[in-house]
Amino acid sequence: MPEKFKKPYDHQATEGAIYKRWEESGFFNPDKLPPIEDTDGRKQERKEPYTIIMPPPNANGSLHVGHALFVTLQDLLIRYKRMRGYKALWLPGADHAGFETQLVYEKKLEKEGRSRFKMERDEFYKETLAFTLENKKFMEGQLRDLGASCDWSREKFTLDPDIVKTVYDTFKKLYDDGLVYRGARPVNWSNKYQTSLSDLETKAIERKDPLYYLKYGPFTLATVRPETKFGDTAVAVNPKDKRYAEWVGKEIEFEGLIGLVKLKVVADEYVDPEFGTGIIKVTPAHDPNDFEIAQRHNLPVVEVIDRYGKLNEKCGKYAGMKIMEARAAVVKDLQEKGLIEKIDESYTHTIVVNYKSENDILEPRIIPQWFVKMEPLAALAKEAVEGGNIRIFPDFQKKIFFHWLQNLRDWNISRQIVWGIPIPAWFKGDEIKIGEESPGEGWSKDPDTFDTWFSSGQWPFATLGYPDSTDYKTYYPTSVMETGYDILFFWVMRMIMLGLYRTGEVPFRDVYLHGLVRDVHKQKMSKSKGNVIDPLAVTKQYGTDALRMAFLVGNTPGQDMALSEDKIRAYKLFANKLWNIARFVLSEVRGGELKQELKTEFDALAAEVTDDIENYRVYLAAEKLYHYLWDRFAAEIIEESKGKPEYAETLHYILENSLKLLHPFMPFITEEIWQSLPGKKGYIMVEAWPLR
RNA sequence: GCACGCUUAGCUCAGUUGGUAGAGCAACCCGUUUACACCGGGUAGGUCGCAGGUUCGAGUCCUGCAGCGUGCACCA
Repeated sequence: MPEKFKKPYDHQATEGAIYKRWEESGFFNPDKLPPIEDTDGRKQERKEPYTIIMPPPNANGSLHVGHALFVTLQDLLIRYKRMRGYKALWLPGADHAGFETQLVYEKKLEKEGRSRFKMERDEFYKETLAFTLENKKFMEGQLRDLGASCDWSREKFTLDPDIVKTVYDTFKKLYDDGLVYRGARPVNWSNKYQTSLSDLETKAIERKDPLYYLKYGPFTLATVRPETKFGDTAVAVNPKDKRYAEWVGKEIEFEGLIGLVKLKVVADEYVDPEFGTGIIKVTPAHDPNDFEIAQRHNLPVVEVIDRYGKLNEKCGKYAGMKIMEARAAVVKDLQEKGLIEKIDESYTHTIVVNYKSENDILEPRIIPQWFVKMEPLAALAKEAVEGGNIRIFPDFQKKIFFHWLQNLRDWNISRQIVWGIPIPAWFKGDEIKIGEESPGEGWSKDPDTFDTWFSSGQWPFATLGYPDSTDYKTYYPTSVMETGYDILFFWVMRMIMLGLYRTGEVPFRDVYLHGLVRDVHKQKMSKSKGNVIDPLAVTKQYGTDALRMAFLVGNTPGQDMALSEDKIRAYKLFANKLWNIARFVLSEVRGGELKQELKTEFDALAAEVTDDIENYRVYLAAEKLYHYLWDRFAAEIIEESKGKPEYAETLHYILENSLKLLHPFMPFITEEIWQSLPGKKGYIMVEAWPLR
């Protein structure tokens, strides 16, 4: 028995070295996996491929517990399938994460007293790239610390030239098919970051704002945004509202703050006669609903707030004022003229803010952007899930998936930011051409970049080298997409849509959605609350295997989980228990016959564990192994065997096969023990699963 | 407003197809005659949110309600 078993298990001395040897073995690469042996010891060709494309972490910081959780789940599946004889490919990557990284980097600049608005585009891009690449390298080391058995030789970055080329091809095809169009439609505009955002990148929050009842000639109407009145192009009432029926189609005329106002009265179903006075002002340029009313009634769109959130030259003396400043001034002047009937101070409504920054109130603006037509793509996705070509775990997430499909609006994919993949489009007057190269004299390049999710939405087929590569032909469609439910719409949905559109096949057969990792009281982890668990620090203190078990046991799919240091510590103890089991069994000289009833019992466990993993019930499998090893094997079988040499063969059988079952869960300690067993030279990582 | 999820021991959660409740941590008591004190043995603790229903039998299925959480949503 090796000396090291005389001391408690030392994960720090073990993990780094083991990972290094795994990596050097080449077995992370499915092309280099050894043949498998069947039950009679004959060499067999590996089974079909089993593929997981890793959700590429945003290369703008360190890995957090969420990353560590997905690494654990995906690595478990990959190691399990590898042992079962599949050509297991786990393809790693990193995401440039456009807007989010730019946000992180801008904050860094801010701290240094700098601003991207005072920098050249190129300079800002280069700095962000350097920052991103540095983080990327750092995160790759962290993935190794977590035991990720991914194929580094196939690693991809979202800005790799071949990925960008695929994204361009998709854009061109969508454009040619009429599924991408340039249009002036309402978008969510961030004054702070000077870019538009997609509807998913917004959050609606409740806020209390005064509701002003303004006199508009013969009418009184309610609004929270009196400062937009210079952009009014009509007033609207409900067509069924008898109070105003006689006015419909006529024009009202009154003295406003900056001259005579003439507004048409239109009738539109949108107006709720029960709310306020049943009349609304229609300001198409600064309210998405009003824009739609304008479309229906052919009303002009008059922009009065500029890209910086300031009133423009159409606003007379209010020009140059910021929104809130202008609101105060307008209200004051209206009050002086007696044009405010009343103010409801207790009015609560929702406003739309940047999902990454609640202080950043987004303004609806009508500006030309690139949009993806969602309906035809959504139909593809719906069909794939309804027809069972894509399965979703847990099942209830399917309902959320379908519910979302009911509220579709076209997807704005252009961002006015520097950090991203440039949109390959050229403009000359009203003409548009798609391509990387200038079509010639007089054409100007679109300065915008793609929404990050437009490129990551193509990740499965782009990383595999669609359409001609051997990898694509071998590993696509992939087996399972494992990720958090929080990016079901952002990412999973878009991968399904774009994957089906581009390749005609589903990008993955199964979707496994895990929950969010929260603290012990189910609170969101955040730096300000001070409850953040750093997975890499935990790994150092308790060992990666302990962290992995803490992530797995009792973690139901689609449900948020509570993670505590106590829980992690519990599985460090389990690792040590396993270590001592091995110590005891190794001290027993082999002998005696394999006890059939104990073998039968163990084989039943192996069958259950296998079935649980196959059906994504890894939380049950982990718990069963834990209890079998501790409460049954250690507490009963080993105790019973003491002083009875004829048990030795059985103990060895159970230990060896338990190590195999446990390997995908706790890869490091199982490998370490395995290689200490007498006569074992290879890696448990590529041993055959006990059940075939 | 619509949808989804959760509600089980002090805390955080399991409980896969319905068969008289489990884990980790915490608490209490005992034990160092070795595989392991990074341990072992034991104790205590739950009308499984509420109200109905189906069933021989329900934490598990159905209906309604309540509380909490999340997603979606154009009421000025």
